[in-house]
Amino acid sequence: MHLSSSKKAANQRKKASNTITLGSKVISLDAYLAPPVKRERSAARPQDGQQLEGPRNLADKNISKVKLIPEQFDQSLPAEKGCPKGTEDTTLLQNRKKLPIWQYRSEIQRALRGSENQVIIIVGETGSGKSTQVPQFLYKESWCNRRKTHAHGSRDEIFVGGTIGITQPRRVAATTLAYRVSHEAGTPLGKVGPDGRGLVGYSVRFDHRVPKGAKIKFLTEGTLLQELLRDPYLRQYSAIVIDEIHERSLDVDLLVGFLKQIINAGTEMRGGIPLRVIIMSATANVEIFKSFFNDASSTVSKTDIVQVLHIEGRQFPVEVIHEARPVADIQDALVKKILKIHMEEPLPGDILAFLTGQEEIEAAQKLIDEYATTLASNMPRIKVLPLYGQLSLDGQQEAFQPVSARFTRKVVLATNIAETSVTVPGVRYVVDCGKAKIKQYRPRLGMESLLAKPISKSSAIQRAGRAGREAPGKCFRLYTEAAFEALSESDLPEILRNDVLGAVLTMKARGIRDVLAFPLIDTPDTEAIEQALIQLHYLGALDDDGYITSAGEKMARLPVPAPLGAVLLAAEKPDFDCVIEAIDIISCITSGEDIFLQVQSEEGQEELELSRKELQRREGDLITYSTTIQQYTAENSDRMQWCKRKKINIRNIKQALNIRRQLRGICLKEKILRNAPEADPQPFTPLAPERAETVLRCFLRGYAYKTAMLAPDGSYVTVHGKHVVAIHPASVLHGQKKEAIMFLDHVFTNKSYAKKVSAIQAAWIAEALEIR
DNA sequence: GAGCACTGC
Repeated sequence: MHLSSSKKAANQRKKASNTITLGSKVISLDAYLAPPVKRERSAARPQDGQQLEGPRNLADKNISKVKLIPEQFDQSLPAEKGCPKGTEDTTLLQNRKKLPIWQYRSEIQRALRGSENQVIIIVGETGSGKSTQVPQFLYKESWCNRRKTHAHGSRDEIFVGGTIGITQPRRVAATTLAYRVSHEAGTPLGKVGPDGRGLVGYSVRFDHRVPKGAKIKFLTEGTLLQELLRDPYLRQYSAIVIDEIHERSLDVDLLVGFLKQIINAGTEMRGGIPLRVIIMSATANVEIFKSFFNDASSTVSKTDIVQVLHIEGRQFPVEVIHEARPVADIQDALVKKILKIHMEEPLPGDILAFLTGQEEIEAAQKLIDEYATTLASNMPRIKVLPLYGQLSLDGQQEAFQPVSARFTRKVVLATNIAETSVTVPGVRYVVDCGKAKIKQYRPRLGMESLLAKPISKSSAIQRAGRAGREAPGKCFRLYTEAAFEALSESDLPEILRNDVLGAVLTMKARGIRDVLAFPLIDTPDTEAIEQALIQLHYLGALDDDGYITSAGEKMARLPVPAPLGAVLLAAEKPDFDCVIEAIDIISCITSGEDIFLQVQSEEGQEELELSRKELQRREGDLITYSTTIQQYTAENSDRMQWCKRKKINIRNIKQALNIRRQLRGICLKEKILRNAPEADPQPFTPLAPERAETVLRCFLRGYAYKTAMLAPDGSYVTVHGKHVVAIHPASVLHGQKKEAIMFLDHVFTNKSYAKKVSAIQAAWIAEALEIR
């Protein structure tokens, strides 16, 4: 255990390419990835045909979203396999004790008992077991009891504490961890203990299982942010554990800001009971978090309120090999490197290559496949599998399965999805092109760009680590050691890459008057915040003095982006009266990438156009969404078949129905919707053209600034900024000339594209802009 | 004529 003071951990910088700072030590990446303690790997190794292994995988949320749905997860708990009844608990405990974090149990408990150290930072590498164990170490501590007390200046009794909240960036992590921890702690989810109370719960969108008396509650970051609206001092919690903070999601950045404010405010509003904060990171670069929270101490006490604990992980060593000189053609170098590894490295050992996008993956796959046919018969075969987000579930699944053919090496060509979101088993060789596509918002242009950029050092290390999960491995970087050195330490956090419109509304709705003074680890440009304030004012969320309006409060309670919230609020007005239609469309828009699957081949394209024809509307994408969800819900024979025929993403349209149900519920509660809509299935009746017009005019109340007019030369020029914008090929209006268009997304890739496009009239824009 | 990855009481 290493308890470092701020000074010691600070100022340590990486010295050589493969070194990393761990507390006061600077060690090489090889050592960093090497097993630090004697491990009993053999005991925890998966047996033949068993994919999941022991505690390491279970503690790790970087897991296949396909493989780890909770039920499967539970069934595959190794401790329960071939294990006589009654010894389950002991085996679970034995496995827990093997985790690196176990030996630091009492130290963690001690660190949190004192009242001075209110913030603990735990650096635990992948496989340290921090996510599953830390809450279990703490929930029996006396400070974790629920207490009856009085809020400051009030005689009313309040209850404070009793629960440890653990946030996760992803739903699947929150739910699977809850299942795992509830098992380990002896009160499986859905069962109650001897005292008739539950122990572990989780709360994510559309899915809440928090038993009465739950001491441990896993939630997504967004869910906790929503809870802050009702419970600004987080009184139900004794402690908040922020897990995976190194991912720096926008929500987590806002969360730590609110946590810092709660700490700064003292304990009066919590009846004298402090809120303990545990920050957990998988990367050692935690100085920013430390100084962020230590700043808070200046107003509370003079002592350091932050302790840092380092816990080693469980990784096999990975040898990192750089290029001697820069490569001219990355794509070519990548293919050659994969083939070289295949020729020179022994089996077993699959190859995972990181590329920037689908296009590059497909091109590389073609080249490798071509080459594979020329392999000598005594050479192992190659099976190339693509892996990217938009790939069908079946396609993704294939990349996770071991190849069935004998004497064959699997080569997975993946986007960044394989860096954190999923784990490909069997990988011992990683090829890293050094780039990734990154989305960045440009406040001045009001548009996003999606371009391939160099990755960060921490990303490169993460990619390399993918080779050392099951055995010692190798990582081939297609760039020089000097180029690695020149990379930035970590990726730009989301709050500096995204539109902060939603973040500003979140702050305003939770009582922050001066958003520029809100404590943030990284503060966006003043200009970006000002743009957001102006836009929120236009949307009616803020009044002329910058205070939140009741409409703004409603918008913050709606789980949709602010402009779409404004659309919903406009939809209830008598001149539009189209809340049901707006909800249908918004559900489709917010249900994921797109409900429409894209098809590669040209012949598939023609077939697709025919089958989708009855869904498409000349008014554009929004009314097409409306038609699609209505036809889908009207379909009561075989929805699955219907989706297959129309090439509709089943997962996303199901998600759209979930969102639709949720939005209808919230709109009823908020009185945006007066009467509950008729239950499905309803017969399909096409939206009349005049109704479609009303719906589009209503959407303009949120998107008047995202419009363009047709110029004499046939191009579209945006009303704001006068930029040329092209209708994206995925839009039903692609290639068409309309007087004016409204678009919900504006992304620069190869050029400036308008997405989710509708045909409108120029006069409507003026109408929408005159409103305020 | 084109799609990094997540996510929301």
